[in-house]
Amino acid sequence: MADGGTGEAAGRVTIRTVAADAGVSVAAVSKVMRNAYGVSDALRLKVEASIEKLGYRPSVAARGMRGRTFTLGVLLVGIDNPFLPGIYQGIESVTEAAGYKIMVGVGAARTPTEVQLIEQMIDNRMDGLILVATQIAGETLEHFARQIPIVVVGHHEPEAVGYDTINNHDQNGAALVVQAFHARGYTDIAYVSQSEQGDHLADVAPQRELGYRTAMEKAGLADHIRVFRLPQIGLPREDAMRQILTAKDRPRAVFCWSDLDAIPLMSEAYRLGIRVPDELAIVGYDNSPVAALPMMDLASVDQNGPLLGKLAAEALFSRMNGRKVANHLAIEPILVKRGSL
Amino acid sequence: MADGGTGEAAGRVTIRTVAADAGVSVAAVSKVMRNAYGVSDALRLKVEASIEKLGYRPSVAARGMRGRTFTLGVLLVGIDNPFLPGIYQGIESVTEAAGYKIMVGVGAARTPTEVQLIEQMIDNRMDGLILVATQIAGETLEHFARQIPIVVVGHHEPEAVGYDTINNHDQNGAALVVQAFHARGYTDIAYVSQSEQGDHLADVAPQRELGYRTAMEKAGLADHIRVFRLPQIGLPREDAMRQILTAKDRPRAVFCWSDLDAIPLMSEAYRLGIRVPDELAIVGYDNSPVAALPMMDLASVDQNGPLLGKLAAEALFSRMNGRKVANHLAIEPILVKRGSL
DNA sequence: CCCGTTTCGTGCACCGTTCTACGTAAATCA
DNA sequence: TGATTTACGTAGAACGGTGCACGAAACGGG
Repeated sequence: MADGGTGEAAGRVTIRTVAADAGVSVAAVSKVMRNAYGVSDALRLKVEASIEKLGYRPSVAARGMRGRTFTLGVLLVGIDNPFLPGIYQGIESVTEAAGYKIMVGVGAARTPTEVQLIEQMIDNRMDGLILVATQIAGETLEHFARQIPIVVVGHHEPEAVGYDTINNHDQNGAALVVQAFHARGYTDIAYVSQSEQGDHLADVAPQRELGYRTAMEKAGLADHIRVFRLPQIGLPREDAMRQILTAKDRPRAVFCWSDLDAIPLMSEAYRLGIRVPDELAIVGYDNSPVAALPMMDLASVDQNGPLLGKLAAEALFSRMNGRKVANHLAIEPILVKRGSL
Repeated sequence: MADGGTGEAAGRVTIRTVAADAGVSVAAVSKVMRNAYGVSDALRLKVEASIEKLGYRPSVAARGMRGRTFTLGVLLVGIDNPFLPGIYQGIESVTEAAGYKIMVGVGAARTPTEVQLIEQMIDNRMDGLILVATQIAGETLEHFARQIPIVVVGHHEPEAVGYDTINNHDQNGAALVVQAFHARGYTDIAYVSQSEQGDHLADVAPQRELGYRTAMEKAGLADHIRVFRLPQIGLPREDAMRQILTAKDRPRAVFCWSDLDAIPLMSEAYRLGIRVPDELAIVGYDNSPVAALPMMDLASVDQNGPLLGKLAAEALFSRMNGRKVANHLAIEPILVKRGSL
């Protein structure tokens, strides 16, 4: 039946199989696949029939050696970060409509791993890259950006020339929190950040810290500025948290750089019998689903992940289409007020 | 630094660039890369020096056209499922040590998407595939398994001949829950599952249901067997939950097929002022981090994701090394008892 | 009716690897 | 020393596509 013709043995159906079956040249099949110029309806029909019949799928690997792969790489910091799903979904909504596929790399928040994954994606001939919350230095990014179109999400590099950045305005997000605290009459407002280990100012935590400091000053609370730093996620952190919570001069309100820290902190407070918000007000960042649970009821800044993802994908496409000048977008986050505030 | 050397103008440094730089043949460089037989120390040193100097990295795409890519594909159901991180980490621990890279596909729990992703991975010439909690039918899997080594996690297909399956023993996990409930004196124990929409018996939810039913019968509670089905995740489900919780014959204890449902259900109970566990005992599955939060304190079955991942990766490697006979493993889950029980 | 344009289809040279087959020089054996 | 073996290195044909350059046919205007 199908592949009877040439009596070839087993194996994969390649472009040649299709060409033989349809009685046309290999180039013709290629043209149809890419719907390139110069294909008559008759030819197209013949070829499409054969493709259908044989179930032909072009090899991405082979295709990538000369043309495009129609595959984009998305590099994620990890897999359990609450703000990733929204962004991913936003990206996907755009790329799917454009007929592009996505391959994901999971970076585990370690720079060398992330670099390897980027190289891996370049070596796999992806057509473009979206890096989400990468920790890689701007200089390194410029280096990679010379090899492949890149858009970065969740990493502030407003001077970058070789790639685009899409962010929520982290400084404004922090300011929202300070203002909301202040409006409720709190003055002793602290910021809880992750360890500075390997931090760049480009990362979101320092940006939020900057926004916090600026807003505190603007509110006339400059002398109440206090910053606590927790050990990296993965290390034991209960001690550090307990220290913050049991100190005599415990702050009246804390703004956590991420729900990733706000939630454990809130849990620790609960365990210690500290009432939220009567004794301690807490606000996080990323508006993760857990924060929205009624038992948590944690106020949090929402950065609209789906929109970020959508904008990132669109920026990537426009860059892939030849735009050379860098785009740097910042969208406005909103504060989702809940009982912890 | 690295790529300064020759100050070459154009593109990428390929195997030819290296060969020219080292003054040897292309084949020689290839041999060094694959550390194949028949390379003198002198040659190897020369070539390695050039590789280092030029910062050469072989193209995975090109390599894939003839040899191996040293890349594995991992297909995940989604990105926000609490039991994925553990599994992924387990996989990674094995593959990283073996020098293999991972590319992830995110399936969104829709069969056509998943099929496309698998094809995509085959087309990208991955060396093997691990499918986590796929919904694809066994028959289709056998079809793909003829093209590429496959290991499936979180999907029961004990009769499969072309691929391996690695699972926790979902039926036993369910039995643990029923026994624990019963030991506390509860008899009116219900099971809450997801919609049967597109379900196979191979999926975990029906397996857990089976385990639940069997254990209920064994405990002499056959006439207390009750199964509720919630709408798919993504659809509005509050109504359905409220219906369960406010019914006159509300069960005394519920076992949820996943924390993904147990947590919202518990939240809804909280909102309705139903005390857990005094009025309603709840146990979930997957022991997600949220369940462990002191405010939630949700008992849950732990299936040891890291171990599952590790076993899956090991099975895949042994299969890639030529094993033909299928392996089907089931590890024993444990019940993590917490306040909700 | 002739000749310049289009339109359509094909041949073929890539892309960056792997890997088989082969040539040659050195080492071993009888 | 001549005949084998062994070790090393290389040419060149894949692999499965893309896309340029080209030729043939169809078209159309003067």
